[in-house]
Amino acid sequence: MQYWLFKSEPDTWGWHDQMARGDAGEEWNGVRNYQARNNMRLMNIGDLGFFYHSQSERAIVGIVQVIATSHPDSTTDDPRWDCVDIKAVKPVVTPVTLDQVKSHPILCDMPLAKNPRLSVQPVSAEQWHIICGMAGL
DNA sequence: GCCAACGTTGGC
DNA sequence: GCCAACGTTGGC
Repeated sequence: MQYWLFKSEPDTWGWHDQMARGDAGEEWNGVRNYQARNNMRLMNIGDLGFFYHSQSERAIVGIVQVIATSHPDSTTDDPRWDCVDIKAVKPVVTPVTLDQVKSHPILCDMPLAKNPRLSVQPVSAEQWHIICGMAGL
């Protein structure tokens, strides 16, 4: 079991869009960055991830689960780009903000704080449990 | 809305 | 293979 973080612009594809797909889930497509793609290639079915809203919100707002491993991205013919499918599991009780992550002694080492442009990131088990606690889960 | 940081692209 | 130019992203 590994943990991840998926970053999205809420105006383009937000948590509410993700939840609306239900258990059918949705492709996490459109990623055009090798590091993010490589992270997706490492995912297994059942892995859990945080759903993060960038831009004006800057907070972790939900939990998602990987339901299909890496496969070609249907939004491009370019064979370089793969993606996984994810489904919404549940929303957080209390969003965990970027400010909280940055000011926390352990969470401040997350890529989210250091490299906010990486759209798919790994999360350690320790970080996962800390954030779940802060999120009221 | 601006600006800095970063990643990708393309020319050499 | 290197490096400059460019486009995109995201925080503020």
